[in-house]
Order: sequence, then C-alpha cells, then structure tokens
Amino acid sequence: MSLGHPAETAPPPPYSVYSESCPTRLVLDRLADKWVTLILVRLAEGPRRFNELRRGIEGVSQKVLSQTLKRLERDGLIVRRAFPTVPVTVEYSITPLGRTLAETVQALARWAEAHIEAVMAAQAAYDAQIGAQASRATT
Amino acid sequence: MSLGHPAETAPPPPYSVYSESCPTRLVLDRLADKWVTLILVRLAEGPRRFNELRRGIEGVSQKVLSQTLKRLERDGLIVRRAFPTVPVTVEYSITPLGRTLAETVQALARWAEAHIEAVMAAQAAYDAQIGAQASRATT
DNA sequence: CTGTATCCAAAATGATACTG
DNA sequence: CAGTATCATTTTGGATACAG
Repeated sequence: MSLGHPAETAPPPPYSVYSESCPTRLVLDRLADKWVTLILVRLAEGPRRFNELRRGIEGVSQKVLSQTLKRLERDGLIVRRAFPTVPVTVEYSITPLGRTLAETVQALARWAEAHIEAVMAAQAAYDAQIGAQASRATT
Repeated sequence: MSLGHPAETAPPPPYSVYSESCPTRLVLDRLADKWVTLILVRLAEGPRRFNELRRGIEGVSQKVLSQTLKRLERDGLIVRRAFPTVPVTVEYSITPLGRTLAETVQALARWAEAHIEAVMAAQAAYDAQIGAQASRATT
C-alpha cells in the first residue's frame, strides 16, 4: 500500500489499523449478521426478555440468539439485566449507543420495504434472462 | 400462520409474504454479508473492473467476489457490462436503485467511523469484566 | 482478464441434553 | 426461564486448476 519505504527485508507489522482491519470494517462485519439488525430494531421498541425475543424473531435458534446477544452486549449496543427471581428473569434493552445505530439500521429496513418490489422484479428479470440463455445453449 | 382455514388436509402455501419470509428480511439478509456493503460503496464511487474491485477490497477472494457480484446484479443493484476485447473486459457499475441503497449503507459506514471508539471501549470493559469473573471463579 | 469447477478445510448452525 | 455444552451436519470459504 501507499508509497515510499521499499521495505528492504521483512514486512514488520502485517496488521495495522488501516487496510484490512480498518475500524469501519469491524462494525460493518458486526452488522453483517442475519439477526443483528432484527434484534436491534426489536430492542429499539423497548426492553425484551430472552424468550420474548426468541419468539418475536422467527427462525432464530436459542443458541444463535444467545451468541448474538452476547456480542451485542460486548459491543455496548445492548444491556443485559438479570433479576434474581425464580426462575431467573433476564431483560435486554438497548443502550443510547445502540439506539443511534438502530436508527441507521431502521433506515435500511425502510429502504427494504420501499424497494422490495423493484428488487424482486429485477430478480425475476434476471432469472428469465438466465433461463433464456440456458435454452439457447441447448438449442 | 394466521388464522381461519383449518386446512383440512394439505397445508397449501406454507410460505406467505408475511412472517418469516417477510420482504424486509429478504433485503436485510442480503445486506448481511461481509462484502456487500463494501462493494456497494466502492461502486457508488464509480464503475470498476473485476480485478480492480478485487484489489480495492482487501481480503475478498475471487470466488466470493464473483458470487457476491452475481447476487447484487440479480437484485438489480449493480450492472455488469462485458466488452468483447481480448482478453475480455468487464465493468461493474451501480444502478440508480443500488445508489439509493448505497446512500443508506454509507450512513452505516459513517456511524461506524463515528462510534468505533465507543464500541472498542465497551469491548475492553466487557472483556475486563469477564476476566474478573473468571478470576473470582477460580479463587 | 474474468470467470467457473472442483476439492478440501474451516466455520456456522440445529438438535439435544443438561444446569442454575 | 435462560442459558451452556456437545455433537452431527450443513454451509461457507480458500486454493488450485482450467476455460472463454
């Protein structure tokens, strides 16, 4: 990358904050998860219990939900509070930081709703085109 | 899902536009890809050739880039143009539809840049906390 | 240059069982 | 209720070779 320094012999620190492990990537990669956006949007609506989230987000397994929540908590985007009831009660809620992200994520959701038809139309057109090509190839 | 129609014998269309395969999900899932956002942002800057993208997006393999581009093309977010030169030249560019999404995605990137420090601080705090708990457990 | 096909290793996930 | 641990399976990804 860049210039100068022909790097005489060894390439010293292979990983710098720049290039691959750029900060933006770290966050983008976190968002690159099927469930993160859904969870964030859910919790932006209000606090939720574990199984409440599980039921509210169709298709997520207990294991994956658990893992994802833990990551989001580590990132400071959500907070986990456990109440010493019996059986234990756990409530997840969004943090101020998480809320700012949720707003951006919601813009994504709004885009999806607004343009889903265009996307599906494009898919149909593409698939038809591919089908036509396949036909020509066999002809 | 839903109600009415006890479905005497066979469960007709198991997948409705609602619930799990909701339109928003389809798009959100597409975004849930390590590379999609990076590609979109790149192409929003201007048209790029295949290997140009490959080099510009560190860490992406030829195979994955190829797959991802094909999906984005199918979704109508980017366009692929091949020029019959020798060897062949291929140029990818963003569509108007893709551009509207790219703008939203860029908001995400801006969020990442703006809050990466807060996220990393949260991670450090969380990890320290976990470390402390582990120590107590062994003590 | 721009891919596709194949093989293989690595990572993610679901199901299940079990704990506090 | 809210998880964790483990195992089998599926999915995904990288490396390589090769084609138009």
